[in-house]
This record gives sequence, C-alpha cells and structure tokens, in this order.
Amino acid sequence: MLHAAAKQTSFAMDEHENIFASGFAEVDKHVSFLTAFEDEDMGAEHSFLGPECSRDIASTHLGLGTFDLPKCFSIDNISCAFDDDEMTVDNVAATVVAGEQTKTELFGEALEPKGEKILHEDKCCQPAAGQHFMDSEYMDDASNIICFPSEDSHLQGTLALQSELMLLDGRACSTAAATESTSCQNSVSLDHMTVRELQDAFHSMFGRETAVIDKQWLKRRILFGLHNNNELDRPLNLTCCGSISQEKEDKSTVASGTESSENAFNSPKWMLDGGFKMDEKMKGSSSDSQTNYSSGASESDVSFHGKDENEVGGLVTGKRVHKPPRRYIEESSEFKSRSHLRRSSVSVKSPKNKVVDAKIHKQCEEEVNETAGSGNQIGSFDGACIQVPFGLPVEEGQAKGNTLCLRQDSDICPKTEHATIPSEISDLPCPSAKSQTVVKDERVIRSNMQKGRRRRKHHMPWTLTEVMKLIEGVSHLGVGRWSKIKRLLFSSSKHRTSVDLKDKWRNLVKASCTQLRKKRKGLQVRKQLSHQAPESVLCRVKELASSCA
DNA sequence: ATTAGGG
DNA sequence: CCCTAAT
Repeated sequence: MLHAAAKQTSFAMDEHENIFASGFAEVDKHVSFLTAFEDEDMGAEHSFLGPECSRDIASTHLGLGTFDLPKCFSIDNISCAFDDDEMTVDNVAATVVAGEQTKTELFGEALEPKGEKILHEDKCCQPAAGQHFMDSEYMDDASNIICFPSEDSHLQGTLALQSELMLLDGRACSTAAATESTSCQNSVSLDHMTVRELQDAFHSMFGRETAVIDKQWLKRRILFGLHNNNELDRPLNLTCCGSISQEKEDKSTVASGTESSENAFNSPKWMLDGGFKMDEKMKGSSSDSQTNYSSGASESDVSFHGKDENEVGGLVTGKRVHKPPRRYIEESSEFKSRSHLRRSSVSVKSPKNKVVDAKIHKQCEEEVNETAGSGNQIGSFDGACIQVPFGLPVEEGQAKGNTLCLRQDSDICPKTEHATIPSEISDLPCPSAKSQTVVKDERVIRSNMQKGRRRRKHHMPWTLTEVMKLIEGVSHLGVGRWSKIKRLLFSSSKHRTSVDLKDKWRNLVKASCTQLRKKRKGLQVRKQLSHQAPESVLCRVKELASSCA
C-alpha cells in the first residue's frame, strides 16, 4: 500500500530553449527532488530523496541496511526524454517502488489509483528568467549557480537506484526530523507570502532572480532550498568526500573536500555539486565512468579510463610527438622539384612572406564573397591562398574544399559586419533580433561549408564571458578536457567547438605568458584593449596553466 | 571521437 | 581558425 501523497513535476524552458526540469515529489513526509538539464536523462545523480525513502528502499528492496520502516512510496528513478522540442510530462517515466512491486509508469498517465491520495501533476512551460543553469547564456548573472552534473547521466534501473541509495546513505537520516519540522513551519509561513516576497526569498536563497509567478512553484523551491540547506549544511559534499562506504561507517564525520577558492562554480546547495562517487561495486556494474567534479584543481581523482593514467590531477601530462605533417614533406619536396607558379604563391612561409601572409590574413580572413570564391579561383587569384589540403590538386578545390582563397581587396570583408559580431555572439542576455540573424547566418555558413565550397568560418571574437566560462571549465575539469567543457559549458554555443576551446586556451596561455614577461621586464603593459582579456583573467589563466605544467 | 600541436 | 597525426 502506498503512502503516496502528491507528486508535482515542473518543466520549464528558458528563452534559449534550455530545458530545465525538476521533479518534486512529496510522498507523505518524504521529499524527493530531481533536476536535470538539457539533454540529459534525469538520473539518480540528480535526485534527492527524502532520507526515509531511501531507508525504505534500502531495507525493502536492496537489502542494504537493516531499516525496518513501513513501506512507503518512492520514485527511484526518473528518466526524461529531454528533446528540446518535445518536453512533456508524458515522456517522463518514473519507476515507482511500492511495496514489493516495482513498476514503471508515465507521469502522463494515471498514477492516482495506486495510492490513497491523488497524484497530481502540473506542468509549467513558461520562459522563466531564472531557470538556466548549465551552459547558461547568462553566465554573468548566473555564475554562481553553475554546477556540474555527473557526466554519466544515464544510470538506469538498479544501478540508478543503488546510486541513489549510496548517495543518500551517507547523509543518513538523522536530519530528517529536524528538516521535516522546519519545512512544515516554513511551509506555513510561505503561504502568507506574496509572489513578490517569494521571489525575493528565492533570490536570496539561490542567488538569482526568477520570473516565475507560480506561488506553489516558488514555495516548493524555497522549501526545498531550506530542506537541503538543512541537510547539506552538514558536511555532505559528496563530490569531495571519500568513498561512500566510508561514509557509511562514519556518517557524522564525513570529510569535506577542499573548497575551491572560486565562487563561480559553487552550485546552490539544492543541487548536487556534481556527480557522486561510485564504490567498487558500482564501478563493476557500469562501463561508464563517473567523473568527480570536485572543486579545485585536483579534479580527476576518479578516473576509470585507461588513458587517464597519463593524467595527474586532471592535467594532461607528457607531450604527444608529432611527425612532420605529410603535407609539409610533400610540400617541401614539391617545392624543390617543381617550381610551379601556383605553388610558389602558396604560403610556404619564409620569415619574410610570413609577414605578408599575416597581413593578408588579417585583412580578409572574414569572408570571401560567393561569386569570387569558387573553386577555380585558385588559379586566377591575385592574392594568396593558404591551407591547401594535402594531396588535393588545387584545381579540384571544389570537390573537397578546405581551400580558402584570400583576396587583396579588403572591401569584401565589410567592417560593419566585423564590428557587430562581438556583441552579437556575446553571451549576455540580450537576445536581439540581430543576434538571431547572425547566429542563423553562422549556421548557413557552416552548412555551406558542408557541401563543398568550404569557407573559413567567421571570425568570432571571444567574449569575456566566454573566456570566463572556458577558464572555469578548465579549472574544474582540467586542461585537455575540451569536449567535456564543450558539452557542459558551451553546448549552446554552436560556433565554439571543442577544438576552438583548446585553441583559445592555448592563446590565453600564450597571452598570459607574454603579459607576465612584459610585466617582469617592467615594460608598460599595453593599455587594455577591448578585445583583450583583462589582466586578472590572464593571471588566472597563468595560474591554471602553471598548475598543470 | 578526442586531443595535441603545427600552421 | 584550419589541418593532421596520434590516441
């Protein structure tokens, strides 16, 4: 028999179509909260369950622990199909553990007959300003709410259940009573608050504004914040504490990990600080790795990949040896043997023409206009052509063109366009119509690039926001984890690939070095230019870079 | 598919 | 940014 009371699930989408979902289930006195982002499946790592739920599950279904509580109802796993456009409650499935039975149901379907009380669901799809988390376009405002969800978001079934239990086991149930009572009190007082007040409370609790006007929603959030504050004020940084089994043994003295000096990545307490550790048993049952996003530099103390053996503290060590690219072998030999006119204008760089090349590059890297940019232009150009792919006859540039032709006449790279880009790609919350068009434009360019006549993509200056994002990503995930950083922080920035991140980081490091050198020499560091990263930022880069050297 | 490094 | 080699 269920003790079920109510369940409410909220979904919201911010204006950038980042899906934010939270499930909030109140089952009698047991509280469960789940949250997931974007295309993640909602997994156990996103969930908080009321301690008593876990106890029950533990004792009843997994034989973990020796609790003997009355059977209760819980949601042990929720997986969502988080397709951006079809986010509905209907595609959220919950596995309900009730008594001896375990069954999976859809929220969209009738759950109510299962319990004495009605399981209620609600759905809100309002664009709420406060609901962007990962990869937020609002990084500046939301810098304090970024969190790193567990990399493996697809735990399912028993594993997920176990995970939950392990997650919760450590935090024990001792806080339950206190939490419940305070929650009740708070609940009552929250009832009397106006929406505005609730929003304020929300703001002070989570450090961000919300546009949600649903009192219930706000109330739940706030309550839950209180709930978790209560629980997590205890040293429960799961990402930093030792193995779960250790926690089991000593629930009261969980060693909290070193707090990062950064504030930026401290997630709000009601969100998990990151993944949680699996113990040996779980490792065995999962082929995927759980990355431990502990704050601070010692990020990857959990590494299940063999390749991670090369890494020390999340930092990639050792250099990869590079054979001279075939292109160059060929190029140089070709250059010697054939004094092809065409070849001679390809930038095989001597120090002298390097300057010229750079100049041209700078002038016109933006864009080659369509009509002039066709494949056979290479033969007839009057400028320079760079980066001819290896082994590709230049005449065939059309077929597989990574060919880029640059023309001297710089008027084909409109200054205006260049000028507008920085603000347009900015991550700042100003989604102007302009921005839309450029983003679209970029996509067009990209797609054009797909089908043959590949062009260099627009030069997209990095914004400070992006740089900050990158730095934070590096600081938390380590240098070299570009794809991970991309996934977690830049997944909505279509124009930034993981390679771009890598390149940018390299440039930042370079910049930080030169800056430092200049400073040491006592040279006047050039006045801060708009496109340059601020000194403090470069210092941070330097710091991180040197910490991995 | 990712990452490092040369251009 | 692009390209390619190494993993």
